[in-house]
Amino acid sequence: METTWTHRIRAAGLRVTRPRLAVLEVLAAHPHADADALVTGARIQHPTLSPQTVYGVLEAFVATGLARRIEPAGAPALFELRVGDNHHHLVCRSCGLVADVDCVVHAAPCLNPADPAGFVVDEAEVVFWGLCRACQQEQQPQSVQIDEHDIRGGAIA
Amino acid sequence: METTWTHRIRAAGLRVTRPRLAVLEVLAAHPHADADALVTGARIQHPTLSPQTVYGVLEAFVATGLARRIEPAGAPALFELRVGDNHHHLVCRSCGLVADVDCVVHAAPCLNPADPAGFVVDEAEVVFWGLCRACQQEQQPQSVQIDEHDIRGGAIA
DNA sequence: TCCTTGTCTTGACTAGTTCAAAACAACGGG
DNA sequence: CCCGTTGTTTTGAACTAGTCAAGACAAGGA
Repeated sequence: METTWTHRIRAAGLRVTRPRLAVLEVLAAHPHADADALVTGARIQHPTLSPQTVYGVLEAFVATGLARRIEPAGAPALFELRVGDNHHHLVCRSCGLVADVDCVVHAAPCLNPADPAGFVVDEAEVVFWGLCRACQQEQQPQSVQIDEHDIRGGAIA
Repeated sequence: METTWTHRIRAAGLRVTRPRLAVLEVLAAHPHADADALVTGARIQHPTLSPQTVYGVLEAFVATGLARRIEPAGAPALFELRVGDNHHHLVCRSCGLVADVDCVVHAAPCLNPADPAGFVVDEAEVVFWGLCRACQQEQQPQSVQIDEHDIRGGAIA
C-alpha cells in the first residue's frame, strides 16, 4: 500500500518524506478532510507533526496535481485526492458533510455561461447545497437542534 | 434616489439609519464589493463608520433578503443587491474581477446532480473560473506579471 | 416629546492560514 | 556507502477576515 503512495509522490516530482506519506494515507481514508483533521489523523503515524508542515505538504500536493483543494463557502478548506475527473460536490447546509457527484460531461468546463462577458472560461465549479440524509431525518421528527452531531465536512469520525 | 433605499430598507422590516443608507448606496454603485471596500466607500458619507458596523449592516441585509453574500474560494466575501433571480458568477483567476451571468433556468436549483446521494438539494451554486478580457490582453503581449492592476473583486476603482 | 427597542460603537478576540529563517533529511554522485 | 546539495520540515510569529459582547445611542411609534 505505502509503496503506491511512494510511487505517486515521486512521480509528481516530490521527495518521499514521512509527513507526506502520513498525510496522503489519511487523505485516502477520509476523502474530504480539512487541514485540521489531516493534522490530527497524520499524527497517529507521526506524532510530532505540526500544522504548518501539513499546510506545506498540501500546498506541494495541490501544486503538483496530486490533490485538489475545495473551499465550500463559510467552511475551512477541504482536500481530496480525486483529481482530473472534473466532478462536483454536494454540501449539507446543516452538518457540512461533503459528497462527490460525478459530472455528466467529463471535460472542463462542463457547462458554459450563456453570455461569458468576454471571459475565457476554463472551469465551471458547481456546488450543490442541501440537506444530507441524516440531517433530513433529524429535522423531521421534532425539529431537533442542528448542532447535535457536529460532524462538519472535514472531521474524522 | 435615497428615498428608494429608504423604502427598501423599511420594506425589509429594518430601521432606516445612516450607516445602512451609506452601505446600500455604495453597494448599488459597486455590485460586487467586499466588506472592506464597503467600509471605505461608505465612509465618504459617514466618516466615523466602523468595520463592525458594516458587518452588522450586511448581516441584517442578508438576513432580510436585501443583499446576497457570495464567497469565491480564496477571497474575502462579496456582497451584491441582485437577489432572487438565481444568477451565477464569472470570476477572473488573475485579477479577481466578478461578473454576473444570467441563469437559463430561473428557478433554484437550476440543475440537478445525476446521483444526489440521498441529499435534498435546494440550490446549485455555479462559479465559472477563467480570465477576464483585460487579463487576457495582459497575458498575451509579453506575459506581464499578473499583479499589475490589482483590482480584485471588491476594490472600488 | 418620551420611551422602547433595535442599531451602532468600541474593543477584545478567534480561526484559518501564511510567512521567514534555521535545522534537517532525501537521494544522486563520487 | 558516505557526502553534499537542495528540497522539506520545523519553529515561531504574524496576518486577515470575521465574530462576540456590552454599553451608548437613535429611530420611530405612542
